Amino acid sequence: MRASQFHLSTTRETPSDAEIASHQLMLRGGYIRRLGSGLYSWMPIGIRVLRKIEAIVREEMNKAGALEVLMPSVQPSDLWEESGRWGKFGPELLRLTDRHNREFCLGPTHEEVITDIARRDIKSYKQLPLNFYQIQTKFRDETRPRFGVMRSREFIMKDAYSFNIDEASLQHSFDAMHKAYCAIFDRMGLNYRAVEADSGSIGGAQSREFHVLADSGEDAVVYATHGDYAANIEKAAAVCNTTRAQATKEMQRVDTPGVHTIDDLAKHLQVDASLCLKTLLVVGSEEPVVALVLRGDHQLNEIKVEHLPEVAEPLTMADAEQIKAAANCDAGSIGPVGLNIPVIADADAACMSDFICGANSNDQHLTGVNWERDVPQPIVRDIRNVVEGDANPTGEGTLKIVRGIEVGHIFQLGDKYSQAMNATVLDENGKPTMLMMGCYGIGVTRVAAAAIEQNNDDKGIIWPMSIAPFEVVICPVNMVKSDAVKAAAETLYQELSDAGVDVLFDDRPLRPGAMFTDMELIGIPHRFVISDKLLANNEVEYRARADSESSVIAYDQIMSKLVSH
RNA sequence: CGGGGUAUAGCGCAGCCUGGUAGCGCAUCUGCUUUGGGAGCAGAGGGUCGUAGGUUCGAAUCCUGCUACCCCGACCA
Repeated sequence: MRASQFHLSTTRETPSDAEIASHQLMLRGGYIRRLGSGLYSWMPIGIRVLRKIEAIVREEMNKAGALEVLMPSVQPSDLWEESGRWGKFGPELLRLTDRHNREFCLGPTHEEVITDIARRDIKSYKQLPLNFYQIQTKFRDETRPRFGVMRSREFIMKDAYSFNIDEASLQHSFDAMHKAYCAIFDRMGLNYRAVEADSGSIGGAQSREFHVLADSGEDAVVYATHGDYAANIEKAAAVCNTTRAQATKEMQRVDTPGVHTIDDLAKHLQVDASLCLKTLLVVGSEEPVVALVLRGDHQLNEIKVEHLPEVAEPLTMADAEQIKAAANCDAGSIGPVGLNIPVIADADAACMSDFICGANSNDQHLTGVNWERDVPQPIVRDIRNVVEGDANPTGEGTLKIVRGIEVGHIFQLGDKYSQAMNATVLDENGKPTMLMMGCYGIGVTRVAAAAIEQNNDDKGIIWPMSIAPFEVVICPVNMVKSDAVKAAAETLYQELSDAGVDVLFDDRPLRPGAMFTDMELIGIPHRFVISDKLLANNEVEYRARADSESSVIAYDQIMSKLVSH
């Protein structure tokens, strides 16, 4: 491609509404343009990146035996009524009405449509297993779109759905997708982790998220220093390897006027927050309220709590009235001693001795409290977020926490949708049996942003080769003045094009500085500079975008230079 | 949905407090010079000041409503 025939539209200034690197650089590099909140147009250079990402995804999906389909983005409401999600989904589902007053939605996902296809088309176990995928535009009316295409409302997603006769076959399809996803993200040159994840309200046996590691990531990803344990913090198991120490102090009541938080308490008594006990009251499933108990320096994991049978779903904190009724005090002074409701404690909280907690009396706390002696042994459950340094739940080592951008999610749906929508096939005995399903997504547009988050510097983007809009750029110096430079650049352009290299020839009449700055901003991985001075020795200058130094190489070394990278 | 903020040329901003014919930098266009790290000079074009109403002789500026967008939080199969 000749730059003069292309549309490059770069800006020096950073748009004021862009916060993170990928958003700023995509705008400055002319990759995307904003149309409305969470709505972006992809410009010519941007779509080249998307197409490369899609091509890799297609190849690996096809290789894994998945079959491409394309489903409508507008979906009739009756399918969603069938699955029960028309009522459940909430305002994130953008609903529309057509001229006949029939209701539709813009598809945020396609389980309903694909299940409808499957129940019409798949009759026999002999047709299984099957895996259908599509690359489609989705719409989710996010409460707060942000970070450009990272969390936009309209986005492109690859979604695949496997259909299996039983769980063993489903596990097979799941494993194949896991492998395919690793191949995809490997080929994109991304630093990522596959982690255990909560499967959300959708349920299912297994769930893995693929996270690109980047400081700006919205998720916290946990991994073990030894072994291969890795999980989303929503899911990561908190274990306690210590045992409870002997009680050494007597329980005492102390006045703590105006103390309502663990921070206040720790400061007031001049102790570490880890010696305090935090008690939270939430609405129970059978009891009106239940108490959740954590070490003062730990944080409640709402997702884990919501899964507890004792706790009402969705998770609801007790209101002031309920707290008064259960603990006879206000929030900020609650403690387990004397509470007449179920007490669920985190393992670490249950290991504490001589601890400090609320006295269930305003402006008073108890010190030197001990389980069993002063308060009955609580129910022990995992209800907290792990913290850095926690023990690895699967063995040796400790846990580390990094930020991640979720770019893929695979999980086993089981028969949730086939059950709801009556999708059955005949098994070997001629008996109808529910289809087992798996669901596998990759955020195509988000991958582009994630790749930039992970690969950029103060000059701009540094694309991994496999998803760069162009692989190589030719920068001729002062081509308008030099026929020799022009001829050499044209020849090199021709040779690289003929060799199948995705090359951009910057034939714009720009000064070298402006040209280099542009190309560094848009992030082309390889650059060859041609000038009269170099040509005299039959040389060109080469520089990889990721390198800080350039080198002068012989003209006939160009191809081998590209191959070696 | 709660809290905060912004809206003036394609982008970044000033002007508003204290009302009086809309300005700067970058970008764009023309010409000349320049050409290895965002060139210089000369000239030019481009704005219903988000929108509707009000106050006033006069509103970008003061007042009210509305809308859009951004940030923090809640939310996110």
